[in-house]
Amino acid sequence: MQKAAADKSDPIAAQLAPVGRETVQDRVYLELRRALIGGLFEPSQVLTIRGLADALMTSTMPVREALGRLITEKALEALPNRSVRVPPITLERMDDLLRARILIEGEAIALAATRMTPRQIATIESMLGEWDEMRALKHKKDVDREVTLNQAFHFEIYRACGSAVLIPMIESLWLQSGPCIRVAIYAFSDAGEVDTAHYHRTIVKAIAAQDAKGARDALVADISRPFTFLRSKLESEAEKGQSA
Amino acid sequence: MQKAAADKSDPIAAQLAPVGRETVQDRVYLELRRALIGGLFEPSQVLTIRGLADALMTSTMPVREALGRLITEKALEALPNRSVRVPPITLERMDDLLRARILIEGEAIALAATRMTPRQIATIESMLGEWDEMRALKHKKDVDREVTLNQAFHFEIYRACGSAVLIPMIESLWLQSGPCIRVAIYAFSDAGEVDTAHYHRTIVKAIAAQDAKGARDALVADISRPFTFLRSKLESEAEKGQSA
DNA sequence: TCAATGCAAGTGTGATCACAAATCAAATAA
DNA sequence: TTATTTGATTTGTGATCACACTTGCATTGA
Repeated sequence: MQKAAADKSDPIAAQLAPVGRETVQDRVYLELRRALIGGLFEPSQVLTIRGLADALMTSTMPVREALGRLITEKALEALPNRSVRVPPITLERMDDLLRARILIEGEAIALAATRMTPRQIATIESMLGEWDEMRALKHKKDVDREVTLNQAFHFEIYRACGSAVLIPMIESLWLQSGPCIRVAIYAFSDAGEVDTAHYHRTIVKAIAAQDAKGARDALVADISRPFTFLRSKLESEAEKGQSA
Repeated sequence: MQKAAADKSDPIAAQLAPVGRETVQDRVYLELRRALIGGLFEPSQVLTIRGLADALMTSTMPVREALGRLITEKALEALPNRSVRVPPITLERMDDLLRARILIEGEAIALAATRMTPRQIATIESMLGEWDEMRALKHKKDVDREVTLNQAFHFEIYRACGSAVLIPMIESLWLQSGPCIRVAIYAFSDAGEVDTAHYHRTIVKAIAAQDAKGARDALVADISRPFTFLRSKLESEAEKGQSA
């Protein structure tokens, strides 16, 4: 019955890696994904296969497959030239993304609000403290940590909604709005992280009370904030460009 | 100014294909996509790269990239053996898919109901007639045409919702529920197409009246039907398997 | 007869190569 | 000086190869 672990190769090493070993392609894909959600790429930035292959210390093969996957998720865009780039930001696309996120993430959090266990609620409650820690040492903004913490908080909730269909869609939406979000957070200058903590606190309170509607409303307020901020920024830029 | 068409190669051929020529990879991807939405693959069926490459008269390269893209869309499943298969049907997954489709396609049709032009409404109205045509020559069911017509009707509506974010998500959902749907349609035996026409008629009526809520309700009834039918079938199979 | 071992065919993955198209830069002509 | 063209470089795409792993079957042993 222990056939899976008992191979002709070293049984100890086999136990350390019991499941299928990770492929280079997946590593590249996850790396690019993380970079996109974190907003490490600029909107409209073009990516080349060989460039990424060199940067990731691999050949072109895993990169091109990863890029293809990201293009189908609309996380990247295939130009008619066959080059690929990070999709540019437009007002219409932003509103579109926000509406979809409100719809789907709102549904997910409403489901989660009625299903989260006390243990899961304790987990997201403990995450609130990390915002205070971050505000305590108020040196220059650690945008990476903000993004990571925000992501961990939200997906800890979404994972509890119990839908294997909704969660990948939410991941796709984050992937698509990642570059915009980063731009918004930078534009926020400071005063960003304290607000985030406040909204997250409201969300946790609603979930702890099993208040699905309250949780959905709090979430909408939370994810709308960077979008509305970015929207006003884009609008001012647009009219400036028009006058020029 | 005619630099684009004036190449060193044949200018006539260049004009016949003015935009980027299609890649083999895209052809394979669209082919597999069509097959999946149409339910040409059985649930749990495993697909091999070389097998598909031979069937599609190409090398393994475009196939593996297309498979990778379909895996990220959850249209296919990567087994720990590294082989890929069509995801099997489970009750939980079906309910999950149906809920997501109601949520997203419902939103899309509600948006479309307030935005469709008379011309677009006339288009989907004309599609109703094709169901009558099909019922008129009532030889053996033409499942392929049913699926195609149903798809064309729905996406003609969704395209009018004006959301470049929602439409790909809906396509992904159809891709994931395609194999289930085909099983359900086959199980329907006959009496399937007449009902479809009836539900579509209700949808068109609501849209013509710009009744967003009515359109959403009619759509929910339409897409729920095959799922509830398949659900009862799976449940009876499950208890039969339990007794055996 | 049945289980285990070993061999062979099949399969996915990554690297490399060949080719066509696009891009960029320098050189030439007006 | 400016616009056009020519050539070299870069880039994406598809094919092929090499390797590792899995799977299936036949052989061998008890």
